[in-house]
Amino acid sequence: METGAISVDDLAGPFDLQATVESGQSYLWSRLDGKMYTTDAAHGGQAWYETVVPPLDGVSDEQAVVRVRQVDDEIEWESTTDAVPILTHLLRLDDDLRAIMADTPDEPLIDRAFEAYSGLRLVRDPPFACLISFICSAQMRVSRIHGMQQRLAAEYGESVEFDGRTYQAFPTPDALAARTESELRDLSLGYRAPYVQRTAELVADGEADPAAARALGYEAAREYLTQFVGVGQKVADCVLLFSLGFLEAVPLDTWIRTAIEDHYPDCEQGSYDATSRAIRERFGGEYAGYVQTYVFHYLRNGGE
DNA sequence: TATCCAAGGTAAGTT
DNA sequence: AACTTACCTTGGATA
Repeated sequence: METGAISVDDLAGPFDLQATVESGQSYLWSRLDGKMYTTDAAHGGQAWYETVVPPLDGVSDEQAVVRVRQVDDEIEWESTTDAVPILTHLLRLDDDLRAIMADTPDEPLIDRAFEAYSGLRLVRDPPFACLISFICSAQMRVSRIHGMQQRLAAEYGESVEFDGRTYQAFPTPDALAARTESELRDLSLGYRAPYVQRTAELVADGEADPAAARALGYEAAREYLTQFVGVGQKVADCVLLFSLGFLEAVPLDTWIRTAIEDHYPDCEQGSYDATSRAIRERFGGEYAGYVQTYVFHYLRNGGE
């Protein structure tokens, strides 16, 4: 086992591990005390989180198990390998969050959200797992989306040994493509089961690859992702923002639509496309997705 | 204890 | 192209 620590002082701007990992962007981490999403008590606390990471383009050649916690300004980690480049990638520790916040429109709702969850960063989830997670997210509560991903890994993920325990990686496209709708329904995926199976099949057969959207412009990339089954514009935006690094993407979910209704009524333009353009502009353009994530997390936790 | 409701939407069928 | 409707499941609210 390798261990180490990253100091928040060495980052450009603040960092809050719990806010980042439990803000409904990524469903691929689990908290060792099992209290994911159940309490805000560990805010600023010291819970350990862990995940199995597939090889990442330009970052790591092999699968790794990573465990991490934050104690004040120290980000402590334990892993099968050097976790610094992996954590930097997954948790966007390379973002200049100070500059991003400074670039953000000066408005009451946005200011309150940034203040409440200072240190919340976007994530870079592995593309396939992110795609499947957000297909599962339709009409579903955050804690249950997480449970679905846990069950998929437990049932169909490859086993990895680390620190005397057995972990399960997120299933490969092949592994999910080989399942039947009925098997996936047994994991309580509901009507999402065939979407997951058919999307996995598209990826496994090489007909399409979510990571390929990186090469396209924002709106073309969003259109590209909607070819996957169960992926409309909202889920496509989530994959662009939480995996593929399109920081201007603003997923129009129920919370953001409420925010538009209550705080930015002139941005409601009827269609997803037009409303998306309006709110992206209102949220500052280039980093609009950062603003979206703060506002989403803030409203979901009871802010107004 | 029983019933109802809504949850980070999408696909398929109508107008 | 815009508008309706069906869709699995279940924790939490309401009666």
